[in-house]
Amino acid sequence: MPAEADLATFKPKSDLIRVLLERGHIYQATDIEGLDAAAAKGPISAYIGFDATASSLHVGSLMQIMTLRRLQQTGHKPIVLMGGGTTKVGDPSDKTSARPMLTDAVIAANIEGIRKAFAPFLTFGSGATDAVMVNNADWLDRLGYIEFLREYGVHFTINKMLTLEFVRNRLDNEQPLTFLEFNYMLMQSADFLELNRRMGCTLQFGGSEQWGNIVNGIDLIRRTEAKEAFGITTHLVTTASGVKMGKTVDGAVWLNADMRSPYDYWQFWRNTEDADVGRFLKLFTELPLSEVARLAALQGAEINEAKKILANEATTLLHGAEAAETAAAAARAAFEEGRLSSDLPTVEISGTELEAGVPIANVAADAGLAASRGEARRLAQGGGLRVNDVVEKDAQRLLTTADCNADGVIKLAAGKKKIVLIRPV
RNA sequence: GGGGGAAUGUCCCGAGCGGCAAAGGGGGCGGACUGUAAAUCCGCUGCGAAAGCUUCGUAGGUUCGAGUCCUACUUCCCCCA
Repeated sequence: MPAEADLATFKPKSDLIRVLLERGHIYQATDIEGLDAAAAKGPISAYIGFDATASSLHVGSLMQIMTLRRLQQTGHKPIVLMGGGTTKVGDPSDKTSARPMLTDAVIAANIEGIRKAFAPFLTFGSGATDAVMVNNADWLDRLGYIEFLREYGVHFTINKMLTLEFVRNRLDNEQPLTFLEFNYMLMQSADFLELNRRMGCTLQFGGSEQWGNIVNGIDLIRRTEAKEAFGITTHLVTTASGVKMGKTVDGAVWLNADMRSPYDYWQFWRNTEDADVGRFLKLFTELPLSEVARLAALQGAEINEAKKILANEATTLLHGAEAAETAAAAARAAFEEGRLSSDLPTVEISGTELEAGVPIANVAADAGLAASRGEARRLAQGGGLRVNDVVEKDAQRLLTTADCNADGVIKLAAGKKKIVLIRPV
């Protein structure tokens, strides 16, 4: 199991491994030489499993998505495995306590949402290197218990399972680990075996917490099929401050546009910490490495240019060039030229109500600038609320049509970054 | 089966003599400083315009008054069997 140090000196022959190493995807790998040789010889199939615990993927999964994208770009076949079956059990690997179980209907809806998130990144189809999406419920659901035990159970020893990190954690911390959760690793190993049999899948990617699960799958394939399979784990992406990436103000940074607008998505990348710019450019864009190096080397305020490029590139990948340019233009207008752009997030308000006057707090809360009216009030008292760029400390003040500017809208801002246009209709 | 302990502000951790909208952290948000960064410092962090209303696992009870005391229930942990 080569760790980072060994990987740093490894000279890959295949495009796949070269690109993944250069771009900083790989954390650990099993038999990197063997995998590199296989990938150099011809197309291989590789998969990543995704939980169906939410109706969209968020930025935290982007590392995995980009990994599959690069796999496809270097001439191999990506398999997106939806955990329709395993989600009913719940992956305990990086959890300190059990998570709630979801119903079939919720899981099915989540899979649909996630399917959309993948569309911009991979080419799906039936060709040799086209991506496919499969659902492990297809084989796990109808697996009988006795069959499960005979087929898979015989290959796993409790002795070994007890040494896994998450198992030890639960036991050491005296947190319950249910038998159901304990079985998760067998199910995931079964997935790898099943994909190996069905479509010759020989490689599994996963986050660093998946190492144990992946290795178990490789062992299972060796024992039952006498074939070699490989595993690669990717870095857990954290910000330079050590925070797990993808959580911000309003929670997770979702990929689906209806849950997180392209404008917000652009802003998310624009606000990257200085120290992360180079790493993120490598991971989440397709700019040449020489260009990445140049941008990452910018100092002081100049690095803001690199952040804009990062935001443009990342937004283009997900939402397309047009959406990215619109978001960039709106930001440029609002932050650099101090003028308004109709591309800023806009919230409509009843014209007749505005005629009569509406407390600012109500409008701010309804527009999503604050979670409640009380919060909007406190925001105003703290000097964080501005109406048409003028600080407004009295959140009870009535907003009327007189506050509309020449374009007939009211600019409402919470802090420096959250700007909303209020448009009477 | 027996015995002991735990559940607190719908983000997390966590104090809490019967007068508590409830200490303190973390996180988050806002302000200052900057570069829409980080670090640092300051403020805010249940709902409500207010009167007031609703919070401490659930349901009852004692009390002028209960997170705090009593009873039952639920869930979790530990020890014994």
